[in-house]
Amino acid sequence: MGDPTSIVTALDTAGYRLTEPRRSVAALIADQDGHFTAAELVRDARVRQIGVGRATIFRTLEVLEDLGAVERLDLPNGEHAYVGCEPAHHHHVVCSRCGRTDEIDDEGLRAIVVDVARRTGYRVDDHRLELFGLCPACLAPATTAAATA
Amino acid sequence: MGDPTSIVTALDTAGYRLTEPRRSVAALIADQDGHFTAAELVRDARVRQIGVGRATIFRTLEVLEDLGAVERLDLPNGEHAYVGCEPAHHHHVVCSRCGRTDEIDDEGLRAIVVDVARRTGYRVDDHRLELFGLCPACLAPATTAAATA
DNA sequence: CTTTCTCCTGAGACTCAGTCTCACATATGG
DNA sequence: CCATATGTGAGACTGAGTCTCAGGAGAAAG
Repeated sequence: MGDPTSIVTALDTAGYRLTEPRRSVAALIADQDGHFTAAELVRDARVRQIGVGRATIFRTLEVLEDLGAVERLDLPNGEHAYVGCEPAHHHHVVCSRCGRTDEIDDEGLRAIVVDVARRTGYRVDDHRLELFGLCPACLAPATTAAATA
Repeated sequence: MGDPTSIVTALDTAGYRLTEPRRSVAALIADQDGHFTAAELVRDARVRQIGVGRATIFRTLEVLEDLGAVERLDLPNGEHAYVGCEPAHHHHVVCSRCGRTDEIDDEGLRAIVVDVARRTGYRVDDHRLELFGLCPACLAPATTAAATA
């Protein structure tokens, strides 16, 4: 059970109204492990009998993405997922098995961006970096199994 | 008007049948400037009176993506676009205005991936890097306008 | 506490991408 | 030329995400 406070605070300081449905969505997000999709929040809300409309969930996610309280990932299979995150850091490693995500800083990447801009002549305004693989927890049994096999 | 040969050849050497609809899709792709969506190919096909079904366009794109003859991008707005590209290179700079894309090599990125793997304990299997901005051509008038203003 | 005004919400229709099915067509090897 | 696996088209279907609009509820002021 995570803590929805930071999300609620983010909404508050940005001047958004702290409504009941928004608090509910914040709570739903705080309870997610790893990444989650809008559809998963909708399902969770229904299961837990939390009365919050589908449209509201989409709208709230949109607002939270603008605020940087949540980031949208494009999974390799084309799904759009979200991760709760600190504003500022903007890249993630994603576990393909359990969905866990960790933030990574972009030191080093900045240099690449500058270098690409110089070589191609583009002005680079934005970038996206996503790494996919297996997290340490999912990796452990895999290695064991491989060793056994 | 681009050259669909490389796409057709890719299909052939991979053992796929060279059917009329597939040649048509290859031609449609070769004629695209910058990135394009499945929907755009469908529209172009209709405009140019090329009889190729919607399902076939999606299926062919899927095959071509597997072959690496085309790569799928996730644009910032959530759209799925494609770019024709050489197999092997796997990252792009995308112009937000005209859709032009250029390939970039990932030297430097490899080091980042290794570094992240070491620090987080993940085994990183796959990664995606996309840069967005303005290409030199779109940049020129913008700078001029800015200077004038 | 009440008012008031604006912002937010929910239901459900709607749009659009992408997938699936299945009868029919056709490229290819022999 | 034939046989057959592979590919195709039409259109139904699914599911994500958006939009509309009447009604509801925060927040600030009185």
